[in-house]
Amino acid sequence: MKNNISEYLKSNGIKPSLQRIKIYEYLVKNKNHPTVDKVYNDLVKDIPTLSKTTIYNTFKLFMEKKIVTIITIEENETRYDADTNLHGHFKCEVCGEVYDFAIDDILIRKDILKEFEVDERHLYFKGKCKNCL
Amino acid sequence: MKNNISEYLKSNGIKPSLQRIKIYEYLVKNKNHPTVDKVYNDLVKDIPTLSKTTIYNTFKLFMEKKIVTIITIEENETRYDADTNLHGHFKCEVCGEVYDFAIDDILIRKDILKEFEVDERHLYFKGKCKNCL
DNA sequence: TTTTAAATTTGTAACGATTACAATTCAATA
DNA sequence: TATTGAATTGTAATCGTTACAAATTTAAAA
Ligand SMILES: [Mn+2]
Ligand SMILES: [Mn+2]
Ligand SMILES: [Zn+2]
Ligand SMILES: [Zn+2]
Repeated sequence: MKNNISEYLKSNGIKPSLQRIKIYEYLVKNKNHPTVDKVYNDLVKDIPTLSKTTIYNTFKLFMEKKIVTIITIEENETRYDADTNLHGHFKCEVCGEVYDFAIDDILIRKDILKEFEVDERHLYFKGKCKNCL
Repeated sequence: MKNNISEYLKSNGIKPSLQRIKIYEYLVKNKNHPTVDKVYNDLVKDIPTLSKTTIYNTFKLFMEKKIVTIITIEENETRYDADTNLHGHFKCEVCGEVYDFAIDDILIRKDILKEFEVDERHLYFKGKCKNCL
């Protein structure tokens, strides 16, 4: 697993330091779209010298290399996702969980695509999850 | 126009003070999804005593009454929109403009709707606009 | 191996948007 | 006019993020 991640980072032009491996590994294993704070508080148990700045730096690098995507649903809470395929996010306004959901298609008028060159597509819903209903 | 707005606010349970009328009017006239800062800097010319806190308070109230929606594309820039109908936003990463676009439909698997009670739907794209290509 | 340079990590301070809060002003009513 | 509550305002506090320089690690050169 760790070797896989190391190779994966290398193949994306990222030098696989211990911190980078652990951070990416964390994101792959924890599919609940954690914040920087969550990642830090969990990983600092493993790496006591870890700095929050390193996590910010690392996510910035991962974003540039396009191996993670950023999720901005609430203005004060930035989350990260190792799944870079197009999919939707559902945030429960009761428990705060952010779930994935599959998108079959987004139907927009074709003339719009002539006006814009689309690089990223983001979609999120808000409401109540099954547990909280 | 101003009378229309006053009536509209009243019909949504909002007492139409001068500040509230001007802020809502600004949002209706300026469909470029302004930030609090933009609204403040433009309106303070009309209302020299205006406070930025008032704009925050007012947008919070408008959100509660559901006559404006919040747009969170970038984590550090919150924008507001008087158009509460479902539509997409396109942010140009070159010029920073945020454009509207029409959505015909979002195709998702029906079983997802059994898991979640959806209150809000948000969709935004990023890329380059025609002017910047 | 030692030396040197570059890359990475770290800690602290600064920043900026938003919020909390108390004081002031305004508007409605008696 | 006096009273009361709502709305507005200014200031301070908060908190996530960024800037920056020092320390550490890694890799290459001598
Ligand atoms: Mn996801
Ligand atoms: Mn819009
Ligand atoms: Zn829930
Ligand atoms: Zn543009």
